[in-house]
Formats: sequence, structure tokens, C-alpha cells
Amino acid sequence: MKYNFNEIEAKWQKYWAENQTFKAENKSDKPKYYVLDMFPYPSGAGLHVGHPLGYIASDIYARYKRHQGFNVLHPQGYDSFGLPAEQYAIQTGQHPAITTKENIATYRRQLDQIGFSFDWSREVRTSDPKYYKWTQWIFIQLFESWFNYDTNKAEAISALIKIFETEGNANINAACDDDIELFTAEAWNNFSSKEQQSILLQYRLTYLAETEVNWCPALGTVLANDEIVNGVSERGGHPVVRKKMTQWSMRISAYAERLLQGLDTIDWTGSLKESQRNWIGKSVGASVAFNVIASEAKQSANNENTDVTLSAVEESHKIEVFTTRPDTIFGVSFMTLAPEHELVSKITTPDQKAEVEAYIEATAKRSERDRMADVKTITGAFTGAYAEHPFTKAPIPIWIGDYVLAGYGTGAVMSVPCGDQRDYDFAKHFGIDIPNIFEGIDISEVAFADKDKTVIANSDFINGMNYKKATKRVIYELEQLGQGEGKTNYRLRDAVFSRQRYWGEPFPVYYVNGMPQMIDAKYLPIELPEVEKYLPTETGEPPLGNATVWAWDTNTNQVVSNDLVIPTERGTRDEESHNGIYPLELNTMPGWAGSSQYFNRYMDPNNDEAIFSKEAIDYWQQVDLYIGGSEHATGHLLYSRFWQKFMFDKGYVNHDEFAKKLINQGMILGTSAIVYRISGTNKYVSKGLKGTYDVEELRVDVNMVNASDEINIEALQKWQPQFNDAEFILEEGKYIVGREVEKMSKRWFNVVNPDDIVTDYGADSLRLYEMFLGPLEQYKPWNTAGITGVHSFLKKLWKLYIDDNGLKVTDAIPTKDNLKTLHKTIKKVQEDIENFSFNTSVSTFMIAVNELTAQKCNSKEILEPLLVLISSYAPHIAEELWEALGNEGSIATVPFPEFNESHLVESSKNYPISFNGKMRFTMELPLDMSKDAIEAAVLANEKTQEQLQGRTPKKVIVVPGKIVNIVG
RNA sequence: GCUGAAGUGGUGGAAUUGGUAGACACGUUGGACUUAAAAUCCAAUGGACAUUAGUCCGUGCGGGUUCAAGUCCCGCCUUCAGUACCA
Repeated sequence: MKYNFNEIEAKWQKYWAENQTFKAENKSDKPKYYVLDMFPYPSGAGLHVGHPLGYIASDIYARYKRHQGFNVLHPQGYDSFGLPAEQYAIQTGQHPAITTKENIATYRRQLDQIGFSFDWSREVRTSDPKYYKWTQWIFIQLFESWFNYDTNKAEAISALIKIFETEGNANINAACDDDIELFTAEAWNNFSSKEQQSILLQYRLTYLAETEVNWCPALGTVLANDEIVNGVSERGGHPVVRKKMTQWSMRISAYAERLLQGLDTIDWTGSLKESQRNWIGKSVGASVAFNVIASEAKQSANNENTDVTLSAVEESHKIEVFTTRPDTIFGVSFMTLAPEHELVSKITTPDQKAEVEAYIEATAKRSERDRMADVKTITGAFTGAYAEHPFTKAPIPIWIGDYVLAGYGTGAVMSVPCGDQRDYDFAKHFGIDIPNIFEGIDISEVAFADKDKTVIANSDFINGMNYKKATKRVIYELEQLGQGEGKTNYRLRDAVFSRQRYWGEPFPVYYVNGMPQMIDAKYLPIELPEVEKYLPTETGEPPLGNATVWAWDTNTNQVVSNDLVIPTERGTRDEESHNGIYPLELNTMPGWAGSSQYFNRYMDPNNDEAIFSKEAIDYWQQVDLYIGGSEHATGHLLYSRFWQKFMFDKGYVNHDEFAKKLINQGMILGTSAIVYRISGTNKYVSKGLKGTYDVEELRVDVNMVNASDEINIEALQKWQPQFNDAEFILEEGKYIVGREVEKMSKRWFNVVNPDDIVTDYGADSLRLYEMFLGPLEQYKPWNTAGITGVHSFLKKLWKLYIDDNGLKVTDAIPTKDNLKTLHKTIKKVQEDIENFSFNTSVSTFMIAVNELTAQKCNSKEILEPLLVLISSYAPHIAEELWEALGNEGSIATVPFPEFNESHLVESSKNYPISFNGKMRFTMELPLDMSKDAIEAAVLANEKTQEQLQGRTPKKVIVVPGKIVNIVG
């Protein structure tokens, strides 16, 4: 009987589906284990061989854990809202739901044929109303919450209202908008309902605010910071501009500190934690207020004969800065404001006005991209105004410069040229003073920024102090003056949550008097309305503006036709005028909304009463192992941690981190094939001969190239007509292609489809080969040619059990060698899986099969447990042989074979004998010999004596079981 | 610039954490089987000299520690990834 993988694989995939072999129960006596993959976005192109890499690894681990006796949850689903389906709809008019459904069917077929042990009864789709009902529900929960810095957690908004009613907001330490105004309890109670609502919005964890957003005109939508790469949109590479819009935001900044602290409690990769730390960007320092000197302004004002009241206004100007180096405050010789800073126009003196305005205009013209690309050129302008040093009271010139960013900190810095290179360069360029405040440091060439080596000089009350002491003292003195305080700044911004798109979750929100109202959770889901076109409306509203049935009837609590409410700007109608029917929110939620709690929904995915039951979350707790790509470091993985912490605060989940351990799988790259066309001809020259010609490189389909880089010319001619009448210059009768490793992409013709691999070699070969390619975390090129190695391993494995006469396995008593091979393999494979080095265990299997074949092993006692080891990696062949051995049912639930050390223990070992560290020969010695006895035996040996030539060795080093080194 | 990871045969990659470097696989070469090809099997395969046994050199470069270094320490170089005027 031959190894007919296609037949075997189809048979067992059917068996697993029919018997629900991998269905996980929410109740079990077994310990639980939760293995999660990042669910895919079902794109129209389907899977290529790079996609399943992480899924194969997690599947091996999940299967291993089942063998270990765990109740394993290993679900899969689809992140099925998103832009490509919507753009396809714009182009073709086909509803995104249909596109999505078709794509999911393709994905499912492709996933199924690789033989994953997913529990498909728990599948989720983010675009399914039954699922996004709960995304909407979480949104409502966030709306009804605020963040209390005193308790460091989210609390109910109703509790906040109680505090407002009894004591106002003066004592509240909350995460809220910056420009909040203080009010008393009395004032609160006298506010109108609308005023109250608008104040509460400034505290809510999701809030509506006019914010400056990243607007992408080409995509017609706003983007979050993590969706922009190098100043252009991540998707499509379109330019992005800053624009003010009223948008929903998530107050993730409230959780900045907890998101940072939490990283220490989870077993995620170092680089991933590092990117999150950078993204959160905590910096500790002080905020300092510099008073703008009025006299200068007054003087210039007098010169212009303007009203004297101006001086009073000028006097109140303060420039607030954030610094991480309060200890260098005596080194300040100028201040720099971002050109966009609001004070610029107010403090600029008439003399400087023209210059400053010209500069602002010039910088405004530069795009974000130009500004980033060109950081070397130093530009700026003097405002003519001066600020007063808080301690020395000396006047400090105020400049503007585009090296100061409006979006970070306060958009203004105190410039210390001796301690910061950018300030130094700026000062040098404009001829500003560079006072030295560091003891024994030469600053004639560069600034000195080493905190740890700092000793302060020329600085009044902090002379001689180090960084730490000086910082503390300066902050204290600033506080005494009322001109500053210790402050921690975070780079993390609140996340914009509105998208001007169709294919996303609708908000459960309607508007009364312009104020957002939540729809009661019991009426969820609010389903996405039908629209005729998926583009924004003529008036520039989001696509939902095209919906005719998109108003909320508060009498019947359902979505109704919006005939009565003409959608216009928010807040233009009053309550009475349309009988309780109000406009619904026209934006939809961003892509990350649906993926921020899906891991918890898998625990109880069909629950219509709650996002998940208490029993389910109490049983499954959190994800034990999460495998996915590192590209989600500052997106999905940060937002999910944020929502999880919120869910924890609300008492819905038991852990404030959702995944204990996370592994980033690397990417599988393509190996493109290149042919060389001699310029201006239709002649193609083989790689080895191209040296003498002037050639153009053309990429061709990699699937036509064999393991020796030889292209199949017939296939090439069939592939594209331009090769039909081409001439080929061969070397040794072959056309050899060039190779280039790059991202797998249609445009390079280097995409390899797993369907083809499965047809030609089988799913087990695919699974083994993907693991065999190299360490999981690493980026590595795919080359189909190499798959023959693992494929012939499977054939050898088959032959170990079955030959032309049928089953070879007998009840023969295993030999010592058989047992040694088996137990060595058990040990190694177990270690490998637990260390996630799946690549080396494939080698281990190959060695085991080679050894057992050489030993002519046919003992069931050896070959049966061997199958269990292999079944995590190559489940189909393992099942088939398991059945051939006469077993009933699936191998998936059979216990992992027990390792028995005694089979590995040997009585003697070949010791390497080295002289001065250089190996000379080996010597067989019993393992139970003492160190001294070994030493004596080695010295007495003939060969040793030969090497020593009569000399006495200085030292003999014996490492039991390892080596004997004679030092002489 | 900063942060992180990594440099080992023609290629992908092993190396029990300081103990015989190059496991396993691809590729290449030679051989067996075959009319032939495919498939399969066997042998060789880091380099140089010797082709009988052997010797020397070899893990990016230069030092160091050690009886012993791919592994540890110091100083460089290169590549990849992330991030970037963050005050």
C-alpha cells in the first residue's frame, strides 16, 4: 500500500468534522488551556503559504496540550469588517456583506484542508450583527464610565454625577479634557440639561469632541495614529492632512500608566513590549511656566501708539513648557515655540511681525513628510518678545522654530543649548548664547546630555548637585514660586474612534439637541442600514448619510425612516419638533473595535444574553498563548489591553491582561525568480552568462522553477505570450534564473498558493515544511523545492509501518536501541514544543525514523507512541497509521507518551580526550567511574603516553560524561 | 540618531547554554535500478595540503578571560526590523 496523502487527509478532515473531535466544553474536570490565533481579515486574494505559519504553530501546541490532558480552547473566526470589501462595493456595487461571505468561504476551505484542530462551533465574525451587538454594548459601557485617578480605575458616570451634585468638580482627580472649568455643586444643579451633558462628555471614557484629526482625503476618512506610516496612510500610501472635526474618541490616555505597568506582568516578546513602551512614551519631568515680559511688549505697543490696556493683557501671558531636565533650568538662554503655538500672534512685536508671519507661512506649506525628511536644516524666527526666567528674572528671547512640535507636550520648550543638541544647533545657527552649566565639561563642539554624569555649575542654589538632587530641588523651588510642578508626560494620545465608512459597526447613538444619547442595550444590535451607494453624500457626510431608514424612534425604540429628520449638522433641531424621532450617528467604528474583545467572546460565542457568561469567563479566565504578527504592536494589541483593563474595572473579567503569553511569528517571504532579457532584444540569457550583456531583469512566476533554479521553458512560454518566440541562451542546456528574497506579492509573481502544495505534497508535508523552514519568530524565505525533504520523510514514516504486503508492525519486544531512540525522541520533542522550537523537532522525527528504519524496528510498543509524538505536527498520517494499528477513534486525545530516563542511561561513553584543549582521540569508559579512576585510566592509556612522550601533565580536567582534558 | 534582533558551508538552519562546530534538510557530484525519464536507494560534500592513517586553517573583524570560546568580557564593522526633531 502506498502513502496516498490526498485520500487520507480528506478522510480524516471529514472524520474530525463529523465527530466534532476538537469541540471544547465550558465545563470539564481537566485543566483548561486557551490557545489563540490572530483571526484573519478575509481578503479576496485568499491565503498564500505565508499566512498559515502561525496557525500551524498554534495548532501543534494546541494538539500537544490535548495530549497532555488539557481541555483546550482553540477557536478561529474572521475580522470581517474593513476597507477592501467596501472599496470593492464602491467599484462594483456588490454589497460588502456578499463579498465578505464569499471570501470567508474561500478562507474556510483553505484552512480546512490544512487540518487545523479549530473548534468551529465557536466561530465569530465581527461583521455579524449577533457579534457586533456586543461591540456596541461595550461602547455604551465606556460612555457610561469615567476614569478616577484616585482609585486608578474606571467608575460609573452616575457616581460622578452624584459628586457634582454634592460638591462640584473641584476635588475630582479624573482623566478628562484639559480645558475643564471648575464649578460648584450649586452651579452644577443650575446648569441646563444640555450644559450638564456637555460637561459629562469631557469626562466619559468615550467622548465626542472637536479634535484635530488625521484626515485622508483619498480614502475619505480619518485615520488613527497607528494607521499612518511616514506621514502617509498605511493602506494605499495616500497623503494625510490635519483637520478639525467632531469625532468620537476613546480616552485610552487615562490608562497610560496601567498599560505601561501591565507590561511587566505578561510574558510577551521584548521587542513588542518595547514598541508599546515607546508608543506610550512616558517622560518624567516638570512643567514650568515662564511669564512673558510685559515691558518689552508695552514698549513696542507705545511705539505704535496703541491702547495702554494692551500691557495688562500682555502681562497675563504665560508660556507653559514641559521639560525632562528641570536641573538645567539655569542653562536656558532662549525659548522656542512651535509655529502653530497660539501665543505666537499675541506676543510677536510689530518689528518682527513680518518675519514671523513669513516663517509661519513657509512652514505651513511644508507637508508633514517634508518636515520629517528634512530634519537637518535649521529654521526659525525671533518673535521680538522676551520671557522672564523664574529664578534669575533675566529676560529670555522667545523664538519660534519648527523643530518644536505643536502636538507634543505644550508645543513650547525652554531651550538649554548646553544640554540638548537640537537647542545647541539652533543657538549656534542664530548666534544665541550658550551658557555652560556643567562642571568640567567642554561644550565648545557639542551639547552634553548625559544625565548620569551631570554635575551642575553656575546655577545658584543647585551648584554641585547631580541630576537627581538638582531636579528635586528645582521642582520644589518652582512650586514655592507657583511657577511649576513635577509632571509626567505621555506621548500616547486618545484614539479617534469614528470612521467615515460604511462597512463597520454602527454606533448605538442618536442625537437630541446635538447631544449624543445612547440607545438602551436591550434594543441592540443596531444593524447597519442598507444604502444605495457606498460613497460619502454630496454634502460630504459619511456613507450612512445615504441611508433612508436611519433615525431612532424613541416611542417604539426602533430604527425608522428618516423622512422626518433630515440629516444635517448635529444639534440643529429641538426635541419637540419631530415627535421623538431623532437622527442616528452617521459614522461607523474603526477596524480595531471588533477585535478588542473577540478573545473573550470565543469563550461563549452564542450567548445572546451577555457578551459571555460568568461561568465561561470564570472557567477560561484569559488567553494562555497568543500567536500573531508583530505588526499589531501599537494597534490591536494596545487597544485590546485597554478594553480588557476597562472590562476588568467593571468586574466583567478576572484579569486585567487578556493574554498571558504572546509569540510573534515571523513572516514567510517569497523567493522571486528573475530572467535576464538582453536590452532591446527578445533574447534571454541564463544567469551565469549574463555578465557580458546589458540586461533587464524580469520577474517570472516562481512556480515554474525547480530546486536547481532551472526554469521550465515550455511552462514559461505558456505563461506569457512574450516568451513564445523568445530566444534563450542556455548554460549546460539549462536556463538558470536569478533569485531575490522579498515580500510575497502578486506583483513579483512569487506567491505560492497552499492549495497547490496540498494537492502535490499533502497538508502534512505543508505543515512540517513550514515548521522546518526555521525558527518561528524569524523572517524566512519560502522555496517550494525544499519540501521534498519533509515529504520523503513522511513516505519513509509510512514505510516503517506499511509495505506492499500490508501492516509490518508486530508485537515484537523492542530492542534496547529501539527504546533508546523512542525515549530520546520523546524527550527532545517535548522540550522543543515547550520552547516553541518546532523546526528542530521536525529534524528529531527524521532522525528517529532513520534510526528505527536502520534498526528494522517493527515493534508496536515503539511505533505506537511514536505516532502520538508526530500527530501534533502531521495529524493526518498519524491518524491513518493509528487506525491501521487497530486503534479505535482519534489519536488526538491519546495521552502523550511518558518519558523514561532509564532507557537513555548507558553503561559507558566515548570520552573525547584532549590535550591543551585540542581533541586527539576518544576512549570508551564506564559512566559510573569516579573522577580519579577516569583520570588514572586515561593516563595509563597507551595513546595518552604516546602523546605525553614521557612528560608529566600539569593538570588533568575530567568533566564526568563529557570530556577529559590533559594540560601539559 | 535611538531601541531591539542577528551575523556559522553553495542554501535553510543545528549545537545539550563554556566541552568532538556544521545535526537535519535542500542543492551539487558519483554510483545502483531503468530502454529512458521520474521515483527510490547507496556514497561523498567547510577550506587547503596529503588522498593510506594524516596535518593545518576555519562560526563578521580586532583584542581579552579560560585547560577549553560560535557561546563569556571589551572595542569595532555589517545586515534586518521598529521608531523618530518627544523637549
